[in-house]
Amino acid sequence: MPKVRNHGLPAYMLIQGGIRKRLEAGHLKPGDLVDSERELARIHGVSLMTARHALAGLEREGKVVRRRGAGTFVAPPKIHFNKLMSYTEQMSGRGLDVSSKLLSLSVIDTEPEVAGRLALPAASRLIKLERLRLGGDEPFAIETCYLSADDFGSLTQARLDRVSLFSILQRDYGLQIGHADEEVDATTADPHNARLLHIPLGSPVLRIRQEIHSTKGKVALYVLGLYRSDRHMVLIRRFR
Amino acid sequence: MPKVRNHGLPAYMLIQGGIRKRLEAGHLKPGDLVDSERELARIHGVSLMTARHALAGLEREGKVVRRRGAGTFVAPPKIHFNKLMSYTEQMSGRGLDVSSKLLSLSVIDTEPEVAGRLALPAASRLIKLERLRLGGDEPFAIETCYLSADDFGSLTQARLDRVSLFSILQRDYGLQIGHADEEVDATTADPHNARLLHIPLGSPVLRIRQEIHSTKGKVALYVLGLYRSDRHMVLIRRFR
DNA sequence: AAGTGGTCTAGACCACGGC
DNA sequence: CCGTGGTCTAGACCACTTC
Repeated sequence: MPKVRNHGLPAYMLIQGGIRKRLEAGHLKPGDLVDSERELARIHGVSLMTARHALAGLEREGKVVRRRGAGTFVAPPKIHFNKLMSYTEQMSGRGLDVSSKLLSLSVIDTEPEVAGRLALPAASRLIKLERLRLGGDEPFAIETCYLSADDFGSLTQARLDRVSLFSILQRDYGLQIGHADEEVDATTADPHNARLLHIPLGSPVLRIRQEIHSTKGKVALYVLGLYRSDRHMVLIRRFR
Repeated sequence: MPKVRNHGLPAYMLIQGGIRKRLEAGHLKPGDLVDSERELARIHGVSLMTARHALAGLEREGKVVRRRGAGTFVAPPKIHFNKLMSYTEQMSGRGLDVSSKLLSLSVIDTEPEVAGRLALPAASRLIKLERLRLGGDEPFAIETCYLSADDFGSLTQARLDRVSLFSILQRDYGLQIGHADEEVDATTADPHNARLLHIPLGSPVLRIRQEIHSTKGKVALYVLGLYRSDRHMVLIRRFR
């Protein structure tokens, strides 16, 4: 009796789904003992290897830790390193109330360097979106986003001061963001930026250039950000 | 005939080892077809599940890509993002000839903040190692390393100007480096640093604080680095 | 001693890819 | 069509942890 067609899904995935649901619902907390291979096999009427496969998968995902002789336990809360988050997401994660002020929204075709970053022909029409990021009432950062005008033509300025650009691109354009390659360096505030950021001329500023790739590998978005160094820190985890 | 004790290693690991060796020797190149599960099972006199386990492991490591109906193929060359490398390693990877000048090497017990970074009591004795990093003849960066004087007592200054600190710690102290958590921000050169780095006062400088963890999870090393912004860029890949 | 995860067998059927 | 990987069975022994 190999396949009983629960939802067309393999048995091991159904087992994983059940455990994931209990994790998300909070019925299983970090450190808790999860059903053993043998229990799962008995409960789901499945062979040991299949139950084992299910648990091994959850372990790879980091949801669960397995210790020989002891059992399978709920993993300690996941810490997301090197996670790509929008400015809004990052700041609200730190309990900071962020808002944005639209500085400009235009269509340009005179920045071949940026077009190159987006892997587009030099004279492509680009949407350029300049925003001032505020924490509380204090200006924190200037972010300039570039997108292909052909792909994101009707991007309006509606809601852009409160809603994450990421979510607009995701909901309205079906864009699935995959990863970003970032270049970080240091610079100093020129008169224009110093005035916008309310900092003295020559203050240190973090400059971050982001190429944001869709899950399909295309560069969907190029962002140039200038961040007041007294208010920002970039955190990275690097592996050996 | 379950166990034939080749080297006390499980059969699936022996199979993986054989394939890894052919990969490293270059006998298998990216895109090449790897032995199928059934071939491996026959060759090694092992069951299908075991051969399968071996290939699945290699796939998790990214060495191999499996496509149902088609076969198992050597994966395209791995691109290492967010890889922890010493300054020497980074620069020689870019074809730059680096050297170091020892600025100071001392034992201190008056930096409780740094001791805290190393998860040590505030008054712990620490080795403080200050080095100037040069690219060609030009000063590029100042790196100050802190280590527990108890754990790395006999660290001499021998070879420190040519050999990577990483390799010394690894070879002489058996330290296995696991990962580093880094904080990056921007600052400007004060008179002391400006003179050392041959840059004008107030020039932008990248400041990176690294907590370098051993594979056992201990913080083994704390590094404070100041990098001329006109010569350095931090590259990160972030994932959604 | 009892229970757990780690390895392994000798098969089986299925879904899919390429010819 | 044949060969591939994906799923699965119904057991087995081992090494290990916990009690």
